[in-house]
Amino acid sequence: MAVDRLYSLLERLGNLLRTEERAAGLRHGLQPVHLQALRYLQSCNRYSNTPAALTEYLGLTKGTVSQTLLLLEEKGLLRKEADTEDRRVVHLHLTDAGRTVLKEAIPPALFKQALAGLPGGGEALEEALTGLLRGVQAANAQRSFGACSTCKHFRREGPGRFRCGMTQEPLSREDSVLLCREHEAVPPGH
Amino acid sequence: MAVDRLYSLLERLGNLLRTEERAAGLRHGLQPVHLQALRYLQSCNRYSNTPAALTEYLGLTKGTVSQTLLLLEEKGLLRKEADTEDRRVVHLHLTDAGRTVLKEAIPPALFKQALAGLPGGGEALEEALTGLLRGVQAANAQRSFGACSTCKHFRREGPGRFRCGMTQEPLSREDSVLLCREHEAVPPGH
DNA sequence: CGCATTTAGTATCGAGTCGATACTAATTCG
DNA sequence: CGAATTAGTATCGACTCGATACTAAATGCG
Repeated sequence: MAVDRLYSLLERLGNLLRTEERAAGLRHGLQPVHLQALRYLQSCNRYSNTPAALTEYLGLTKGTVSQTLLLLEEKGLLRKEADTEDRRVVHLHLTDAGRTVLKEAIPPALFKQALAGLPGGGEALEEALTGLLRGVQAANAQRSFGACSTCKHFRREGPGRFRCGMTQEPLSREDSVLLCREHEAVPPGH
Repeated sequence: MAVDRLYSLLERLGNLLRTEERAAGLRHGLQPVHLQALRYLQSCNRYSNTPAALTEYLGLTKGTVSQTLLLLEEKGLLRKEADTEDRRVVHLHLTDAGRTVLKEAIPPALFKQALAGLPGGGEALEEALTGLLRGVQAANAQRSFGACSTCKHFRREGPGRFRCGMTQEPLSREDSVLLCREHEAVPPGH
């Protein structure tokens, strides 16, 4: 049955990818999940750099993520900052050391190589996976973490000038490509 | 960059899948890797039901897999059998209890649901993922674990009668769909 | 043949993940 | 104002995983 084959494929690719990542993080003393957390923090926007958002992104429990963050903070790869509005909330920022580690440890060389042999540079694959992820998230009542500019709250106000229709805050061109926790896809037919 | 997005997608899907699997195995006291091992043993052929083959399939070290197998044996989900030819080799067989657990714990309900919403039933996705896996394996000097009937050593001898050109053993129709450790893809253009 | 090498597998150890449970503090809701 | 919710932390135990070291069987090479 096709579903079972697909399941196996994704599972195996996930395993191999994690094994790769384990090796990549080894000389920094980092586990796969640590690199994943750092990468998320690198690519999320200022509404989404919190433990809660990361928890949902990774699909783990908040206790588990709290531990992970503790370790990354001890290693000096990230820094915590209290929110000024809501004093329960903590914002996570990569330190220079964190960014350096990411640059060194992330390039999935083996993976890039495999991708190069794919027809069309993997465009079709990306599209299909995006759809699948969306489906899994919908079935799981999870957030999508899409890029800001693809959100239904995204407003264009001029060349390089944007605004979030939800928070009313202005957004730069750089902001617009970051992942947002509050992201909601534009409904089909727009 | 497209490679980075693809990497993230696969990583996230892998995470969510593992979280699902963790929940599924919970009431049997099984971890994701245990279910993966059982599933492999269910779908591999008689040349490939060994610790070494499983080790390569999962991409772990042989020590780690040895431990996993010990646990599964203690739980009565599989049974070890010495090879009669090569006395170093052990063959792994699912017990009835093992098969029962698989039937109960595997159905990735959430996943099937997500897949149903995919255009074309995921045919395109399966093809693309297969290609990617092949690429990763090639880059890693790993075996492919394809179905027997798609191997270059597979010989048709009549309706429902086949033979492995490597071991010269006859193969049944059931054999021909199982995963083989010695699998080698038919070179393109055949 | 006979000794080195390779291969299959196991044993043991320590670092670390992860979920579960229980907790605090701040916010929101009625 | 008080109850419920939300963000986050602390602690614990079961378990994974790689590293290292080991045994036993098979193979290869002089």
